[in-house]
Amino acid sequence: MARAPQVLKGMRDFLPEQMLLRQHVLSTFRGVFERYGFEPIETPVIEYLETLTGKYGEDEKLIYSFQDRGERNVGLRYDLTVPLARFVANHRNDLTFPFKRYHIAPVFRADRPQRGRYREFWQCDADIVGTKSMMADAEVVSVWIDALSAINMPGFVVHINHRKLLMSLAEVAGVPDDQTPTIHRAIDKLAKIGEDGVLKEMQSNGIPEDAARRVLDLVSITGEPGEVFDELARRLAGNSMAEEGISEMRSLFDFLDKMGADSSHYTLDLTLARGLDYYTGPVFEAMSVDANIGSLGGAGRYDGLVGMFSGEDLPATGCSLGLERIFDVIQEKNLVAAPSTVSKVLVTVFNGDTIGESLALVGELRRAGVESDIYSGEKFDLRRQLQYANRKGIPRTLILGPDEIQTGQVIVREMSTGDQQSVDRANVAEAIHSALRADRAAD
RNA sequence: GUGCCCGUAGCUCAAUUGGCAGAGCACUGGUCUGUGGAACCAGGGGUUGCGGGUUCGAGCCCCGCCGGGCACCCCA
Repeated sequence: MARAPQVLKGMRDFLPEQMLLRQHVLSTFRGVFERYGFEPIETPVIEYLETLTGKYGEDEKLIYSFQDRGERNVGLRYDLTVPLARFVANHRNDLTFPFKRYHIAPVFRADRPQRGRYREFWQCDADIVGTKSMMADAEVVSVWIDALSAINMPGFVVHINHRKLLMSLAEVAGVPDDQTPTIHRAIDKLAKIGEDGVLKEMQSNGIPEDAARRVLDLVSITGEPGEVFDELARRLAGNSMAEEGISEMRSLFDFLDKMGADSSHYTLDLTLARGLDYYTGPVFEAMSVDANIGSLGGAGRYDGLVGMFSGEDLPATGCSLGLERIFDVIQEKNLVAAPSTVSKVLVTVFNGDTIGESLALVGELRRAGVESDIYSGEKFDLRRQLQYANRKGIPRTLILGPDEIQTGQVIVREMSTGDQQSVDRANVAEAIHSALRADRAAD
């Protein structure tokens, strides 16, 4: 017994009941993406290693890599964004720009697993390639809000910052370029470790105290986004990097407002830092205060990434949701109801002599479009078959024994109540259809 | 990748200082030969995650590996 092999660290199996819930969530996301005009693509799970390297900074060490037969150096994709950039570079003559695509697929990271952190997990990405307009970024934030709302995610907020603002902070602090990430890492922890903690962290990494305080003062500005931008513009006047960032952020927030995006679901967060090297403009992170599972998704603008593959720069922006974390929250908090089985009805078998009658009935129902199971076990006691339906959550059973066959009837049993009704054999499909219509109307 | 905690039946957990591996639920069969989700009775199921070591003797102590979790790092 204990000999059964395990699955690899950080990877999981899914039972049918879980898959039905996953598929339900995925089709909800697909619906939201398509409502915004995003269209599906797929790319290979494996890429040439050199396609993946040099894009993620420090995280590069988490790429699964190996040699295939033929000794090519290859890697499992780390996200869906870099494959998209490669995809666009390969197919740019066949695409219509701005190109909007969504991509829902597994990605791999050789990270140390933890709650909400897996080595294989699914991402749900929506991106727009080929425009620098903040309209695209607003679309991305908005589609995110709609997707998370559609699955009843509680208390989620999209935090918004801008890479150019982050860069200008480092300029203001007067630290060398290679110290920039240190500052970003420190301020990103503000909510967690407080001002003193941030100051301490910066100083222990060689940032002078007065520079650290200047940075901290800037990111501590609070108020309505418009007021914060005004204040930042005053304090960072003359810094061209900051001015570009502020101006883009103003139009992003303006567009979100005009789109009617729910402002309780997005917020300006000057401390938000995103680690991936390829971000160049607005950056986003979706978090749920109620979920306690870290971020639900990360996103941002990456204007230089496609150019790394094609030579021809194509600006791009997009978002990514982590399905496993969302799925874990949904299960934990019971946010979404999905059926526990695909079957709408179970046809029972009375005994060896009536198998033919039952098979004929189930075939008829299937041709009529009803998801119908037939009990295929070797023992025919009704008890066993009702138990099977009950455990799987199949809502109705059809019973046809010698008496019913004799009189041309079928018994339709409602499993939730135990109510039974005799229906003329000829009308069974229609009776089931109308019962299903009634079920749907009741929802 | 670093540091720490954990691993006993399908699940949740017991097992004095190292001394014959157990319970509840679940499962199978029966009470019940045309009716599930209840009850009662009986039964099956384990080389204690895997491999080594110490010991007269290891579920318990030591080492390695596999898997789970927490804190870092980082991230979805």
